[in-house]
Amino acid sequence: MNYWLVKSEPDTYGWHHFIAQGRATWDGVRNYQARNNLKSMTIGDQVLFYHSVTNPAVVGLATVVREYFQDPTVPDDARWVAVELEPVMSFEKTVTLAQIKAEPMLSTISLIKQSRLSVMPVRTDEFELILKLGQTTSEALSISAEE
DNA sequence: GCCAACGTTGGC
DNA sequence: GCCAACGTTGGC
Repeated sequence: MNYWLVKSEPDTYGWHHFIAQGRATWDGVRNYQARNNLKSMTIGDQVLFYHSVTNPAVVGLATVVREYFQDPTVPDDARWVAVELEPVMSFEKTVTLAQIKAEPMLSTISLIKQSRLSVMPVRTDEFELILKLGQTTSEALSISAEE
């Protein structure tokens, strides 16, 4: 089980779009480091969904339902890949970037260290703390995952 | 809207 | 291979 964080601008593709759609092809990544992270995702990995630019915050939890494949938006360019994600649950409270920056235990998170990376790994302790800050309990998580 | 950070491109 | 120019991301 790996933990990740993906960014999306809510004005372009927000959490509510994702919920409404029920599944998303995570394509359009054009950065090698982010691409490598997509390639490392395995089915069942947990993915924090982060809104960038407008009210920056972690807003929900998703999971990987299809491992990497050719990015369908550039079928002739084998460099780029996509994965498919499904929403698991919305946070009770969004966890803002300001909160994350204010939390000493999160001072080394890639979100802060590499502010421009759009797909990044998250450590287990970081993941658990962010879930806690979102008032998202592991019990609620397992119930949600079973539904 | 501005600007810092940083990845990419292209000239040499 | 170096580095200046340029484009993009994303916080504020």
